[in-house]
Amino acid sequence: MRLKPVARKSLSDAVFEQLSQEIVHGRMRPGTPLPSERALCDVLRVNRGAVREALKRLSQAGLISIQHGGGTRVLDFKQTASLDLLNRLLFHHDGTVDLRVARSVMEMRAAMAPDIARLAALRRSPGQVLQLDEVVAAMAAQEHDLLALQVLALQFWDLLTLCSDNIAYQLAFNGLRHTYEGMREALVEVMSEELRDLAAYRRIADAVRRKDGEGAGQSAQALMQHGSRGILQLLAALEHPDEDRAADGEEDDDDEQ
Amino acid sequence: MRLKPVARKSLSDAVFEQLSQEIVHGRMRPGTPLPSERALCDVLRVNRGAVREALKRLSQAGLISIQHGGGTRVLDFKQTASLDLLNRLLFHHDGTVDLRVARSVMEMRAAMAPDIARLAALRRSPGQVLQLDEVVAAMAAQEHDLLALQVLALQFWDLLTLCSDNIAYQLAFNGLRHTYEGMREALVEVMSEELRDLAAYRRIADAVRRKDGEGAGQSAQALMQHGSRGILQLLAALEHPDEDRAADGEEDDDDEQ
DNA sequence: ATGGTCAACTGGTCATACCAGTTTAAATGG
DNA sequence: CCATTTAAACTGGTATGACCAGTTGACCAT
Repeated sequence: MRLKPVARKSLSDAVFEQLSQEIVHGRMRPGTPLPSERALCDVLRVNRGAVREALKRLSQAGLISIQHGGGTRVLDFKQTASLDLLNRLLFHHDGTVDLRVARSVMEMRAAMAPDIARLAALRRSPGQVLQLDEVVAAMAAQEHDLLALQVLALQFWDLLTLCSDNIAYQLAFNGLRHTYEGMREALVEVMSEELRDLAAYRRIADAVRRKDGEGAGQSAQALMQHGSRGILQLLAALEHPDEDRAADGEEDDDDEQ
Repeated sequence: MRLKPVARKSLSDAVFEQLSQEIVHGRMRPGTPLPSERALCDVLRVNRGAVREALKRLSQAGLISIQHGGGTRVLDFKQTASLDLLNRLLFHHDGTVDLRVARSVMEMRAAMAPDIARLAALRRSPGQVLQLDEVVAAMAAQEHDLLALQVLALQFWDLLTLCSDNIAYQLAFNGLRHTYEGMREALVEVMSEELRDLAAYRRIADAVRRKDGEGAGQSAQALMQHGSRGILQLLAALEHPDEDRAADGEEDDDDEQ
């Protein structure tokens, strides 16, 4: 019997949640004016402070634009939002994972990881090498527990990103990690091959030890390919449920904008 | 006579600004408890609503942790914040650009751009190819106006990111663009070589047209190297103001944080 | 056509309650 | 004396009603 901490959300959180869902995969196109704060209070049955807190957060997230005296309008989040939004985009209304978003995350991860490893090798401190070794050793010890491996792998990359001494990577990694953790359990299967490739993690750690940027980058790239391949197969399976179809004609339904 | 829209910030914006600056490069270490909301009202001389709006935003940005009944404490933003924060990290108190942050942005850009170009080549629609051509043509027309080129280059990458059909890249690009625009004028010199390399932009566009992912990626990588080299030179120049010094020993003045 | 005025919006600020959790320390029982 | 219970005294969360401050558009005078 596993119990989880009960989710406790404030009113403004609920309002934020509702409005952001409505905007992100709702019928509110960019430019659409939101109801006035007082009207929202009326509809949502909450006080104006809660509405204002939520609106301020939506504004910060790049989902709406607020103008004193003017009004509040929906923005095109694909042009104004930032990585934080991935969490909300990852799931459909019904709770299923949006595999296009998942693929996006895996692709970005695959592009960043080699450079992170490369920089880490060039800039790591002696102490950080030891920490990396510890994580790799822990992974070797838990070789058969996939969920434990997942946590350790995240720790490994967290550490490596720290070594890279690149604040942009660190912040981007935080965002990706949040998203990844949202679909962690769902991806255990897809990632299993990557997680089990302990030798690859060790190769990266070794390359970092000898300050071999190129080697670290190449090892990281090779490691990433496992997960990427998994996601691609999963996508292909869902898009072409019938295995035999080999149609490769591209659709031209993309002149909508 | 060039006039800009007057900056108009609300109280909660001001509070958010002040607190985030204090946290990001202030003396508030992670774990430090913030004053209570009522105490903040007293110190900042504003009403509680404004304080709460600011605190909610800080919480969303990953800078603080709010607990009902408990208190509000400072988080380690390097582990919890996301790319949005780059804007605030980019400038020191005195308004000068933090070149370490700038270098981070350039590095991340250099890692992402080739993959964006590669994916764009694989997934672009016919219409998008034409749009890319238009931007390149516009760049050719404004060949000698660096600021115009900068705007067009951003447009080029915006378009390319759209072609890549990768929502994570799009969102990350939004964040990076905000940061980049913050230091755009300061970087005109550093980027001039890259901006003038019209042939490279054209190579990318051509590769995208013939769906040559590898070619697009390689061209993008080559293009990025201009800007990266510029930033590295600038960093080296600032760290070793005396040109003749060939000392390559690394300073250890970085344990300040 | 231009600029001014006014009324009816919009969001922004304020003060004052009170509700709801958490923490602290005093009161209580052993 | 110590462990437990209890009750303030915090903390953040919600509610209300008023008023300030910009924006818009209709109307009017010039």
